[in-house]
Amino acid sequence: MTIRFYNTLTSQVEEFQPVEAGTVRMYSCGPTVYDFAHIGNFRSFLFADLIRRFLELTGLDVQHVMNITDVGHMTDDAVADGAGEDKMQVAAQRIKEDKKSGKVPDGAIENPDDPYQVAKYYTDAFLEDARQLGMKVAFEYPDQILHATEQIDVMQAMISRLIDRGHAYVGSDGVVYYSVESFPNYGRLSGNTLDNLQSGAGGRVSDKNQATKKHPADFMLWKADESHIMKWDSPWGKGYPGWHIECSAMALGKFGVDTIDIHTGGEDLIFPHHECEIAQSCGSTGADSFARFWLHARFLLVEGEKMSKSKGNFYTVRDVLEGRVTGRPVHPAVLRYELLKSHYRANMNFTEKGLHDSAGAVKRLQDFRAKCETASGGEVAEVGNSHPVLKEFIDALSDDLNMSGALAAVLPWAHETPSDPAEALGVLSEINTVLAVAPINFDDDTGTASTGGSDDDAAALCRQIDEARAAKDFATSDKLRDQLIEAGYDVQIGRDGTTAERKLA
RNA sequence: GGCGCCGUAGCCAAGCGGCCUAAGGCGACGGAUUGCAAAUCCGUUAUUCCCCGGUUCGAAUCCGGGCGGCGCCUCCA
Repeated sequence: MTIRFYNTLTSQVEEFQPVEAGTVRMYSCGPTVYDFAHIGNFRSFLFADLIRRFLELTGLDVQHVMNITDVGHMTDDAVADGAGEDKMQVAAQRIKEDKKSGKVPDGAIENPDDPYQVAKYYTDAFLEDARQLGMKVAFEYPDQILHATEQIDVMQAMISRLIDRGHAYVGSDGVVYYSVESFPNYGRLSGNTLDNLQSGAGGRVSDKNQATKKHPADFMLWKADESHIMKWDSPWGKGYPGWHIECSAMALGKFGVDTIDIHTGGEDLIFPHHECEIAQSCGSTGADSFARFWLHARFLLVEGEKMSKSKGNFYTVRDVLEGRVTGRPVHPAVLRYELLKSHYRANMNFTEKGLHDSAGAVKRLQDFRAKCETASGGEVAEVGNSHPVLKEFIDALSDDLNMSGALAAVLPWAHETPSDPAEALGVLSEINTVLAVAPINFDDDTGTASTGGSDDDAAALCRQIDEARAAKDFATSDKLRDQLIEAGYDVQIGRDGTTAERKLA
Protein backbone atom coordinates (compact mmCIF):
# COMPACT_ATOMS: atom_id res chain seq x y z
CA MET A 1 0.00 0.00 0.00
CA THR A 2 1.28 3.40 -0.97
CA ILE A 3 0.03 6.51 0.76
CA ARG A 4 -0.16 9.57 -1.41
CA PHE A 5 -0.90 13.14 -0.42
CA TYR A 6 -1.15 16.36 -2.34
CA ASN A 7 1.75 18.48 -1.22
CA THR A 8 1.19 22.22 -1.49
CA LEU A 9 4.94 22.68 -1.55
CA THR A 10 5.35 20.85 -4.85
CA SER A 11 1.78 21.25 -6.15
CA GLN A 12 1.51 17.57 -6.80
CA VAL A 13 0.43 14.30 -5.31
CA GLU A 14 3.43 12.53 -3.82
CA GLU A 15 4.11 9.30 -2.05
CA PHE A 16 4.22 9.81 1.68
CA GLN A 17 6.98 8.31 3.78
CA PRO A 18 7.90 9.57 7.23
CA VAL A 19 11.47 10.73 7.81
CA GLU A 20 11.82 8.18 10.56
CA ALA A 21 10.31 4.85 9.60
CA GLY A 22 7.17 4.08 11.56
CA THR A 23 6.79 7.48 13.20
CA VAL A 24 5.00 10.52 11.83
CA ARG A 25 5.54 13.98 13.24
CA MET A 26 2.65 16.20 12.38
CA TYR A 27 1.94 19.77 13.36
CA SER A 28 -1.38 21.54 12.89
CA CYS A 29 -2.05 25.21 13.23
CA GLY A 30 -4.68 25.39 15.90
CA PRO A 31 -7.22 27.96 16.98
CA THR A 32 -6.90 31.48 18.22
CA VAL A 33 -8.79 31.74 21.46
CA TYR A 34 -10.45 35.11 21.23
CA ASP A 35 -13.81 33.63 20.34
CA PHE A 36 -15.65 30.34 19.94
CA ALA A 37 -14.36 28.20 17.10
CA HIS A 38 -16.62 28.07 14.08
CA ILE A 39 -17.40 25.15 11.82
CA GLY A 40 -14.86 26.32 9.25
CA ASN A 41 -12.12 26.10 11.85
CA PHE A 42 -13.24 22.63 12.65
CA ARG A 43 -13.29 21.49 9.07
CA SER A 44 -9.57 22.15 9.07
CA PHE A 45 -8.97 20.66 12.51
CA LEU A 46 -10.95 17.54 11.73
CA PHE A 47 -9.05 17.25 8.48
CA ALA A 48 -5.88 17.01 10.57
CA ASP A 49 -7.61 14.49 12.82
CA LEU A 50 -8.53 12.45 9.76
CA ILE A 51 -4.92 12.32 8.55
CA ARG A 52 -3.76 11.31 11.97
CA ARG A 53 -6.35 8.58 12.45
CA PHE A 54 -5.88 7.25 8.96
CA LEU A 55 -2.10 7.02 9.33
CA GLU A 56 -2.63 5.22 12.62
CA LEU A 57 -4.93 2.73 10.97
CA THR A 58 -2.15 1.92 8.54
CA GLY A 59 0.06 1.08 11.48
CA LEU A 60 2.08 4.26 11.86
CA ASP A 61 2.74 5.92 15.18
CA VAL A 62 1.59 9.52 14.89
CA GLN A 63 2.73 12.34 17.09
CA HIS A 64 0.27 15.11 16.48
CA VAL A 65 0.95 18.52 17.95
CA MET A 66 -1.30 21.52 17.80
CA ASN A 67 -0.96 25.03 19.11
CA ILE A 68 -3.32 27.39 20.79
CA THR A 69 -2.74 30.99 19.90
CA ASP A 70 -3.48 32.78 23.12
CA VAL A 71 -1.13 35.71 22.67
CA GLY A 72 -3.31 38.71 22.04
CA HIS A 73 -2.26 39.75 18.59
CA MET A 74 -3.55 42.86 16.94
CA THR A 75 -6.44 42.95 14.53
CA ASP A 76 -4.16 44.61 12.02
CA ASP A 77 -0.94 42.88 12.84
CA ALA A 78 0.78 42.62 9.50
CA VAL A 79 -0.44 45.73 7.75
CA ALA A 80 0.72 48.18 10.33
CA ASP A 81 3.03 45.88 12.23
CA GLY A 82 1.06 45.97 15.36
CA ALA A 83 -1.63 48.54 14.99
CA GLY A 84 -5.33 48.11 15.37
CA GLU A 85 -7.18 46.79 18.33
CA ASP A 86 -5.86 44.11 20.59
CA LYS A 87 -7.91 40.99 19.98
CA MET A 88 -7.93 40.13 23.66
CA GLN A 89 -9.46 43.49 24.43
CA VAL A 90 -12.07 43.01 21.74
CA ALA A 91 -12.87 39.64 23.26
CA ALA A 92 -13.08 41.13 26.73
CA GLN A 93 -15.61 43.65 25.49
CA ARG A 94 -17.72 40.91 23.96
CA ILE A 95 -17.61 38.74 27.05
CA LYS A 96 -18.70 41.63 29.22
CA GLU A 97 -21.69 42.17 26.99
CA ASP A 98 -22.47 38.46 26.98
CA LYS A 99 -22.23 38.40 30.74
CA LYS A 100 -24.78 41.16 30.96
CA SER A 101 -27.18 39.35 28.69
CA GLY A 102 -26.69 36.13 30.63
CA LYS A 103 -25.01 34.22 27.80
CA VAL A 104 -21.97 33.40 29.88
CA PRO A 105 -22.52 30.73 32.54
CA ASP A 106 -21.90 31.87 36.11
CA GLY A 107 -18.35 31.33 37.22
CA ALA A 108 -17.10 30.62 33.70
CA ILE A 109 -15.00 33.73 33.75
CA GLU A 110 -14.44 36.10 36.65
CA ASN A 111 -12.58 38.98 35.11
CA PRO A 112 -12.77 39.48 31.34
CA ASP A 113 -10.11 42.19 31.56
CA ASP A 114 -7.59 39.51 32.42
CA PRO A 115 -6.47 38.19 29.02
CA TYR A 116 -5.37 34.91 30.55
CA GLN A 117 -8.90 34.32 31.77
CA VAL A 118 -10.30 35.18 28.36
CA ALA A 119 -7.87 32.75 26.76
CA LYS A 120 -8.76 30.05 29.23
CA TYR A 121 -12.45 30.59 28.73
CA TYR A 122 -12.21 30.10 24.97
CA THR A 123 -9.56 27.41 25.23
CA ASP A 124 -11.83 25.34 27.44
CA ALA A 125 -14.66 25.88 24.99
CA PHE A 126 -12.47 24.82 22.10
CA LEU A 127 -11.33 21.67 23.87
CA GLU A 128 -14.87 20.78 24.75
CA ASP A 129 -15.95 21.23 21.12
CA ALA A 130 -12.94 19.27 19.92
CA ARG A 131 -13.66 16.36 22.24
CA GLN A 132 -17.31 16.34 21.31
CA LEU A 133 -16.32 16.11 17.66
CA GLY A 134 -13.91 13.29 18.37
CA MET A 135 -10.61 15.07 17.81
CA LYS A 136 -8.03 12.73 19.17
CA VAL A 137 -5.46 15.35 20.01
CA ALA A 138 -7.96 17.00 22.32
CA PHE A 139 -8.16 13.82 24.36
CA GLU A 140 -4.41 13.94 24.80
CA TYR A 141 -4.44 17.51 26.00
CA PRO A 142 -2.38 19.04 27.60
CA ASP A 143 0.45 16.86 26.39
CA GLN A 144 0.17 17.59 22.69
CA ILE A 145 -1.52 20.96 22.59
CA LEU A 146 0.82 23.84 23.29
CA HIS A 147 -0.11 27.30 24.45
CA ALA A 148 1.78 30.13 22.81
CA THR A 149 1.93 32.07 26.06
CA GLU A 150 3.82 29.20 27.69
CA GLN A 151 6.42 29.04 24.93
CA ILE A 152 7.66 32.61 24.82
CA ASP A 153 11.18 31.56 25.83
CA VAL A 154 11.34 29.07 22.97
CA MET A 155 10.27 31.80 20.55
CA GLN A 156 12.82 34.21 21.90
CA ALA A 157 15.55 31.62 21.51
CA MET A 158 14.57 31.18 17.90
CA ILE A 159 14.52 34.93 17.30
CA SER A 160 18.02 35.22 18.77
CA ARG A 161 19.23 32.44 16.55
CA LEU A 162 17.71 34.14 13.51
CA ILE A 163 19.48 37.39 14.39
CA ASP A 164 22.77 35.52 14.89
CA ARG A 165 22.43 33.80 11.57
CA GLY A 166 21.69 37.01 9.74
CA HIS A 167 18.04 36.32 9.00
CA ALA A 168 16.64 38.90 11.35
CA TYR A 169 17.44 42.46 12.36
CA VAL A 170 16.20 45.17 14.64
CA GLY A 171 14.53 47.89 12.60
CA SER A 172 14.84 51.62 13.24
CA ASP A 173 11.57 51.40 15.16
CA GLY A 174 13.04 48.80 17.54
CA VAL A 175 10.91 46.01 16.13
CA VAL A 176 12.65 42.76 15.28
CA TYR A 177 11.99 41.83 11.67
CA TYR A 178 12.70 38.77 9.60
CA SER A 179 14.61 39.68 6.48
CA VAL A 180 12.92 37.90 3.61
CA GLU A 181 15.80 38.74 1.29
CA SER A 182 18.06 36.62 3.46
CA PHE A 183 16.04 33.56 2.57
CA PRO A 184 16.16 32.76 -1.15
CA ASN A 185 13.38 30.18 -0.93
CA TYR A 186 10.88 32.73 0.30
CA GLY A 187 7.77 32.29 -1.84
CA ARG A 188 8.33 28.69 -2.73
CA LEU A 189 5.27 27.42 -0.90
CA SER A 190 2.76 30.03 -1.97
CA GLY A 191 4.21 31.22 -5.24
CA ASN A 192 4.42 34.67 -3.70
CA THR A 193 8.05 35.24 -4.44
CA LEU A 194 9.44 38.63 -3.72
CA ASP A 195 9.14 39.57 -7.39
CA ASN A 196 5.52 38.51 -7.48
CA LEU A 197 4.73 40.28 -4.26
CA GLN A 198 6.20 43.50 -5.56
CA SER A 199 4.21 43.46 -8.75
CA GLY A 200 1.07 42.53 -6.90
CA ALA A 201 1.34 45.04 -4.11
CA GLY A 202 -1.12 47.30 -5.86
CA GLY A 203 -0.82 50.23 -3.50
CA ARG A 204 -2.01 48.23 -0.55
CA VAL A 205 1.19 48.67 1.33
CA SER A 206 1.58 52.09 2.80
CA ASP A 207 5.04 53.57 2.57
CA LYS A 208 4.85 54.88 6.06
CA ASN A 209 4.70 51.39 7.54
CA GLN A 210 7.54 50.22 5.41
CA ALA A 211 10.11 52.85 6.19
CA THR A 212 11.65 50.96 9.08
CA LYS A 213 11.99 47.69 7.18
CA LYS A 214 14.64 46.60 4.72
CA HIS A 215 12.06 45.04 2.46
CA PRO A 216 8.29 45.54 2.41
CA ALA A 217 7.69 41.84 2.93
CA ASP A 218 9.82 41.64 6.05
CA PHE A 219 7.63 40.55 8.90
CA MET A 220 7.63 41.12 12.61
CA LEU A 221 9.19 38.67 15.02
CA TRP A 222 9.08 40.71 18.20
CA LYS A 223 7.62 44.04 19.05
CA ALA A 224 8.42 45.97 22.18
CA ASP A 225 5.21 47.55 23.32
CA GLU A 226 4.48 48.52 26.88
CA SER A 227 0.86 49.24 26.04
CA HIS A 228 0.17 45.76 24.80
CA ILE A 229 -2.16 43.91 27.10
CA MET A 230 0.04 40.78 27.22
CA LYS A 231 3.78 41.38 27.37
CA TRP A 232 6.98 39.65 28.26
CA ASP A 233 10.55 40.71 28.95
CA SER A 234 12.98 40.22 26.13
CA PRO A 235 16.39 41.34 24.88
CA TRP A 236 14.49 43.63 22.49
CA GLY A 237 12.33 45.24 25.10
CA LYS A 238 9.19 44.28 26.91
CA GLY A 239 6.61 43.28 24.36
CA TYR A 240 5.10 40.42 22.44
CA PRO A 241 6.02 37.98 19.67
CA GLY A 242 4.89 38.15 16.05
CA TRP A 243 2.13 35.95 14.81
CA HIS A 244 4.26 33.57 12.75
CA ILE A 245 7.07 32.77 15.14
CA GLU A 246 5.01 30.70 17.55
CA CYS A 247 4.34 27.83 15.19
CA SER A 248 7.94 27.54 14.02
CA ALA A 249 9.30 27.66 17.53
CA MET A 250 6.77 25.32 19.06
CA ALA A 251 6.86 22.74 16.31
CA LEU A 252 10.62 22.44 16.30
CA GLY A 253 10.87 22.76 20.05
CA LYS A 254 8.28 20.10 20.75
CA PHE A 255 9.54 17.57 18.25
CA GLY A 256 13.22 18.28 18.75
CA VAL A 257 14.01 17.74 15.07
CA ASP A 258 14.75 20.09 12.18
CA THR A 259 12.32 18.56 9.74
CA ILE A 260 8.85 17.29 10.54
CA ASP A 261 6.72 15.12 8.29
CA ILE A 262 3.42 16.90 7.91
CA HIS A 263 2.18 20.40 8.56
CA THR A 264 -1.51 21.14 8.16
CA GLY A 265 -3.74 24.17 8.19
CA GLY A 266 -6.45 25.99 6.31
CA GLU A 267 -5.74 27.22 2.81
CA ASP A 268 -5.67 30.81 3.95
CA LEU A 269 -2.61 30.07 6.05
CA ILE A 270 -0.46 29.22 3.04
CA PHE A 271 0.43 32.84 2.73
CA PRO A 272 1.74 34.57 4.65
CA HIS A 273 1.70 32.35 7.73
CA HIS A 274 3.18 29.12 6.45
CA GLU A 275 5.53 30.87 4.07
CA CYS A 276 6.91 32.75 7.04
CA GLU A 277 7.08 29.62 9.15
CA ILE A 278 9.31 28.00 6.57
CA ALA A 279 11.55 31.04 6.41
CA GLN A 280 11.88 31.14 10.18
CA SER A 281 12.34 27.43 10.72
CA CYS A 282 14.81 26.80 7.95
CA GLY A 283 16.54 30.06 8.70
CA SER A 284 17.13 29.02 12.26
CA THR A 285 18.05 25.37 11.69
CA GLY A 286 19.81 25.68 8.35
CA ALA A 287 17.86 22.66 7.16
CA ASP A 288 16.53 22.50 3.60
CA SER A 289 13.06 21.75 4.70
CA PHE A 290 10.86 22.41 7.70
CA ALA A 291 7.93 20.16 6.90
CA ARG A 292 8.15 17.68 4.07
CA PHE A 293 4.44 17.68 3.40
CA TRP A 294 2.20 20.71 3.58
CA LEU A 295 -1.44 19.79 3.50
CA HIS A 296 -4.10 22.45 3.32
CA ALA A 297 -7.85 22.16 3.67
CA ARG A 298 -9.96 24.39 1.50
CA PHE A 299 -12.53 26.73 2.86
CA LEU A 300 -15.98 25.78 3.84
CA LEU A 301 -18.89 27.69 2.38
CA VAL A 302 -22.24 28.03 4.06
CA GLU A 303 -25.19 27.58 1.72
CA GLY A 304 -22.90 28.54 -1.14
CA GLU A 305 -21.45 31.65 0.41
CA LYS A 306 -18.29 32.43 2.25
CA MET A 307 -18.89 32.40 5.93
CA SER A 308 -18.75 35.84 7.46
CA LYS A 309 -20.18 37.66 10.37
CA SER A 310 -21.75 40.31 8.19
CA LYS A 311 -23.71 37.73 6.20
CA GLY A 312 -25.07 36.18 9.36
CA ASN A 313 -23.91 32.72 8.30
CA PHE A 314 -21.08 32.53 10.76
CA TYR A 315 -21.75 29.38 12.74
CA THR A 316 -19.90 28.13 15.76
CA VAL A 317 -19.83 24.45 16.59
CA ARG A 318 -22.16 25.21 19.45
CA ASP A 319 -24.63 26.93 17.18
CA VAL A 320 -24.93 23.79 15.10
CA LEU A 321 -24.95 21.27 17.94
CA GLU A 322 -27.43 23.17 20.03
CA GLY A 323 -29.86 23.60 17.17
CA ARG A 324 -29.49 27.29 16.43
CA VAL A 325 -28.76 26.59 12.77
CA THR A 326 -31.35 23.99 11.86
CA GLY A 327 -33.86 24.57 14.62
CA ARG A 328 -33.08 21.14 15.99
CA PRO A 329 -30.15 19.78 17.98
CA VAL A 330 -27.52 18.05 15.91
CA HIS A 331 -25.62 15.04 17.18
CA PRO A 332 -21.87 15.73 17.22
CA ALA A 333 -21.24 12.62 15.14
CA VAL A 334 -23.37 14.13 12.40
CA LEU A 335 -21.40 17.36 12.37
CA ARG A 336 -18.17 15.40 12.38
CA TYR A 337 -19.33 13.31 9.47
CA GLU A 338 -20.57 16.34 7.57
CA LEU A 339 -17.25 18.15 7.93
CA LEU A 340 -15.30 15.05 6.95
CA LYS A 341 -17.32 13.58 4.14
CA SER A 342 -16.13 15.66 1.22
CA HIS A 343 -12.64 15.92 -0.11
CA TYR A 344 -10.43 18.29 1.80
CA ARG A 345 -9.17 20.00 -1.33
CA ALA A 346 -12.63 20.86 -2.60
CA ASN A 347 -14.62 23.74 -1.24
CA MET A 348 -17.21 22.05 0.86
CA ASN A 349 -20.63 23.59 1.02
CA PHE A 350 -22.18 23.38 4.45
CA THR A 351 -25.92 23.12 4.07
CA GLU A 352 -28.86 22.09 6.14
CA LYS A 353 -29.59 19.41 3.58
CA GLY A 354 -26.05 18.11 3.79
CA LEU A 355 -26.41 17.84 7.52
CA HIS A 356 -29.58 15.88 7.02
CA ASP A 357 -27.81 13.54 4.58
CA SER A 358 -25.03 13.03 7.06
CA ALA A 359 -27.50 12.18 9.77
CA GLY A 360 -28.80 9.38 7.56
CA ALA A 361 -25.34 7.97 6.99
CA VAL A 362 -24.40 8.17 10.65
CA LYS A 363 -27.64 6.50 11.62
CA ARG A 364 -26.97 3.72 9.19
CA LEU A 365 -23.55 3.09 10.68
CA GLN A 366 -24.82 3.24 14.22
CA ASP A 367 -27.74 0.93 13.42
CA PHE A 368 -25.40 -1.44 11.66
CA ARG A 369 -23.21 -1.61 14.73
CA ALA A 370 -26.23 -2.32 16.90
CA LYS A 371 -27.42 -5.01 14.52
CA CYS A 372 -24.00 -6.69 14.48
CA GLU A 373 -23.66 -6.48 18.24
CA THR A 374 -27.00 -8.15 18.73
CA ALA A 375 -26.21 -10.86 16.23
CA SER A 376 -22.73 -11.60 17.51
CA GLY A 377 -23.53 -11.26 21.17
CA GLY A 378 -20.96 -8.48 21.36
CA GLU A 379 -18.11 -10.59 20.08
CA VAL A 380 -15.64 -8.63 17.97
CA ALA A 381 -13.37 -10.63 15.69
CA GLU A 382 -9.84 -9.52 14.91
CA VAL A 383 -9.62 -8.55 11.28
CA GLY A 384 -6.64 -7.65 9.20
CA ASN A 385 -6.43 -4.73 6.82
CA SER A 386 -6.77 -7.22 4.00
CA HIS A 387 -10.47 -7.69 4.62
CA PRO A 388 -12.10 -6.54 1.34
CA VAL A 389 -14.18 -3.74 2.80
CA LEU A 390 -11.40 -2.49 5.01
CA LYS A 391 -8.93 -2.74 2.17
CA GLU A 392 -11.14 -0.70 -0.13
CA PHE A 393 -11.60 1.86 2.62
CA ILE A 394 -7.87 2.15 3.24
CA ASP A 395 -6.97 2.14 -0.44
CA ALA A 396 -9.32 5.05 -1.07
CA LEU A 397 -7.93 7.07 1.82
CA SER A 398 -4.39 6.23 0.74
CA ASP A 399 -5.15 8.09 -2.46
CA ASP A 400 -4.91 11.60 -1.06
CA LEU A 401 -7.68 10.97 1.45
CA ASN A 402 -10.42 10.12 -0.99
CA MET A 403 -13.19 10.09 1.53
CA SER A 404 -16.00 9.72 -0.97
CA GLY A 405 -14.40 6.60 -2.32
CA ALA A 406 -13.83 5.28 1.19
CA LEU A 407 -17.43 5.86 2.15
CA ALA A 408 -18.61 4.23 -1.05
CA ALA A 409 -16.97 1.05 0.24
CA VAL A 410 -18.54 1.27 3.66
CA LEU A 411 -22.07 2.55 3.23
CA PRO A 412 -23.52 -0.17 0.97
CA TRP A 413 -21.81 -2.81 3.08
CA ALA A 414 -23.30 -1.33 6.22
CA HIS A 415 -26.80 -2.20 5.31
CA GLU A 416 -26.27 -5.75 4.35
CA THR A 417 -26.98 -8.40 6.91
CA PRO A 418 -23.52 -9.72 7.64
CA SER A 419 -22.97 -13.46 7.45
CA ASP A 420 -20.33 -13.18 10.15
CA PRO A 421 -21.44 -10.44 12.55
CA ALA A 422 -18.37 -10.71 14.77
CA GLU A 423 -16.15 -10.15 11.77
CA ALA A 424 -18.33 -7.29 10.55
CA LEU A 425 -18.05 -5.74 13.97
CA GLY A 426 -14.29 -6.06 13.74
CA VAL A 427 -14.26 -4.31 10.37
CA LEU A 428 -16.60 -1.60 11.56
CA SER A 429 -14.45 -1.01 14.62
CA GLU A 430 -11.38 -0.53 12.47
CA ILE A 431 -13.21 1.80 10.12
CA ASN A 432 -14.57 3.66 13.07
CA THR A 433 -11.11 4.36 14.39
CA VAL A 434 -10.95 6.77 11.45
CA LEU A 435 -14.53 7.91 10.97
CA ALA A 436 -15.28 7.97 14.68
CA VAL A 437 -18.99 8.43 14.26
CA ALA A 438 -20.39 5.12 15.45
CA PRO A 439 -19.72 5.82 18.22
CA ILE A 440 -17.99 9.16 18.04
CA ASN A 441 -15.26 8.61 20.61
CA PHE A 442 -12.69 5.92 20.77
CA ASP A 443 -13.76 5.43 24.35
CA ASP A 444 -16.94 3.56 24.65
CA ASP A 445 -19.43 6.25 25.40
CA THR A 446 -21.73 7.18 22.59
CA GLY A 447 -20.86 10.83 22.63
CA THR A 448 -24.45 11.83 23.01
CA ALA A 449 -24.80 15.53 23.30
CA SER A 450 -27.21 16.96 25.77
CA THR A 451 -29.96 17.73 23.38
CA GLY A 452 -32.65 18.94 25.71
CA GLY A 453 -35.97 17.28 26.34
CA SER A 454 -36.27 14.02 28.14
CA ASP A 455 -36.30 10.57 26.67
CA ASP A 456 -38.52 9.56 29.59
CA ASP A 457 -41.21 11.91 28.35
CA ALA A 458 -40.90 10.32 24.95
CA ALA A 459 -41.24 6.86 26.43
CA ALA A 460 -44.37 7.94 28.27
CA LEU A 461 -45.86 9.25 25.05
CA CYS A 462 -45.08 5.94 23.37
CA ARG A 463 -47.00 4.15 26.06
CA GLN A 464 -49.97 6.45 25.51
CA ILE A 465 -49.78 5.76 21.79
CA ASP A 466 -49.94 2.04 22.51
CA GLU A 467 -53.00 2.51 24.70
CA ALA A 468 -54.77 4.64 22.13
CA ARG A 469 -54.00 2.16 19.40
CA ALA A 470 -55.19 -0.76 21.51
CA ALA A 471 -58.47 1.13 21.83
CA LYS A 472 -58.39 1.83 18.07
CA ASP A 473 -58.40 5.52 18.87
CA PHE A 474 -56.24 6.42 15.90
CA ALA A 475 -57.03 10.10 16.04
CA THR A 476 -55.39 10.29 19.44
CA SER A 477 -52.43 8.08 18.56
CA ASP A 478 -51.78 10.12 15.41
CA LYS A 479 -51.84 13.31 17.40
CA LEU A 480 -49.38 11.94 19.93
CA ARG A 481 -47.15 10.64 17.18
CA ASP A 482 -47.07 14.06 15.50
CA GLN A 483 -46.19 15.53 18.84
CA LEU A 484 -43.17 13.25 19.15
CA ILE A 485 -42.06 13.90 15.59
CA GLU A 486 -42.35 17.59 16.23
CA ALA A 487 -40.13 17.13 19.27
CA GLY A 488 -37.46 15.61 17.09
CA TYR A 489 -38.03 11.89 17.31
CA ASP A 490 -38.33 9.09 14.82
CA VAL A 491 -41.35 7.11 15.93
CA GLN A 492 -41.63 3.42 15.25
CA ILE A 493 -45.01 1.82 15.73
CA GLY A 494 -44.81 -1.92 15.50
CA ARG A 495 -46.27 -5.14 16.79
CA ASP A 496 -44.07 -5.02 19.87
CA GLY A 497 -45.19 -1.57 20.80
CA THR A 498 -44.07 1.93 20.06
CA THR A 499 -40.56 3.26 20.40
CA ALA A 500 -39.17 6.70 19.81
CA GLU A 501 -35.61 7.46 18.84
CA ARG A 502 -34.18 10.92 18.89
CA LYS A 503 -33.31 12.20 15.44
CA LEU A 504 -29.60 12.78 14.93
CA ALA A 505 -30.16 16.08 13.19
C1' G B 1 -1.89 43.00 -11.75
C1' G B 2 0.41 38.17 -9.45
C1' C B 3 -0.41 32.95 -7.60
C1' G B 4 -3.85 28.85 -7.54
C1' C B 5 -8.37 25.74 -7.65
C1' C B 6 -12.89 23.97 -9.79
C1' G B 7 -17.18 22.86 -13.64
C1' U B 8 -19.88 14.90 -13.75
C1' A B 9 -27.63 13.17 -12.84
C1' G B 10 -32.81 17.36 -9.09
C1' C B 11 -28.72 17.96 -5.03
C1' C B 12 -23.78 16.24 -2.74
C1' A B 13 -19.95 13.43 -4.99
C1' A B 14 -16.10 9.34 -6.97
C1' G B 15 -13.50 8.88 -11.42
C1' C B 16 -6.11 9.93 -12.46
C1' G B 17 -6.37 7.08 -21.17
C1' G B 18 -9.65 1.19 -22.34
C1' C B 19 -13.17 -3.30 -16.91
C1' C B 20 -17.42 3.87 -17.88
C1' U B 21 -23.68 1.86 -21.94
C1' A B 22 -19.82 6.64 -15.13
C1' A B 23 -19.07 4.46 -7.80
C1' G B 24 -21.56 5.92 -3.35
C1' G B 25 -25.05 9.10 -0.63
C1' C B 26 -29.50 12.22 -0.53
C1' G B 27 -33.97 13.07 -3.05
C1' A B 28 -37.74 11.28 -6.34
C1' C B 29 -40.66 7.24 -8.18
C1' G B 30 -42.69 1.95 -7.86
C1' G B 31 -43.22 -2.26 -4.41
C1' A B 32 -43.11 -4.90 0.60
C1' U B 33 -44.56 -3.43 5.55
C1' U B 34 -48.40 -0.14 8.22
C1' G B 35 -55.11 1.38 10.43
C1' C B 36 -52.62 5.62 7.83
C1' A B 37 -47.64 7.13 8.43
C1' A B 38 -42.49 7.23 9.88
C1' A B 39 -38.33 4.10 10.11
C1' U B 40 -36.72 -0.27 7.51
C1' C B 41 -36.19 -3.56 3.27
C1' C B 42 -36.46 -4.59 -2.37
C1' G B 43 -36.31 -2.21 -7.19
C1' U B 44 -35.94 2.05 -10.80
C1' U B 45 -33.45 6.62 -11.43
C1' A B 46 -26.77 10.23 -16.40
C1' U B 47 -25.74 6.21 -23.92
C1' U B 48 -23.41 10.80 -20.71
C1' C B 49 -19.34 13.97 -18.04
C1' C B 50 -19.79 23.19 -19.15
C1' C B 51 -18.78 24.48 -24.69
C1' C B 52 -15.55 24.18 -29.12
C1' G B 53 -11.40 22.21 -31.36
C1' G B 54 -7.02 18.81 -31.13
C1' U B 55 -3.90 14.30 -29.71
C1' U B 56 -5.12 8.91 -29.69
C1' C B 57 -7.17 2.67 -32.33
C1' G B 58 -9.72 4.61 -27.86
C1' A B 59 -10.91 10.72 -23.56
C1' A B 60 -15.18 12.53 -18.30
C1' U B 61 -9.96 11.46 -18.01
C1' C B 62 -4.28 14.39 -22.02
C1' C B 63 -3.46 19.33 -24.90
C1' G B 64 -5.28 24.32 -26.77
C1' G B 65 -9.10 27.97 -26.72
C1' G B 66 -13.74 29.77 -24.80
C1' C B 67 -17.60 30.35 -21.08
C1' G B 68 -18.89 29.99 -15.90
C1' G B 69 -17.84 29.59 -10.47
C1' C B 70 -14.27 30.15 -6.44
C1' G B 71 -9.88 31.04 -3.25
C1' C B 72 -5.28 33.55 -1.78
C1' C B 73 -2.16 37.95 -2.42
C1' U B 74 -4.67 42.13 4.36
C1' C B 75 -6.45 39.45 10.39
C1' C B 76 -8.68 34.84 8.86
C1' A B 77 -9.19 27.49 9.26
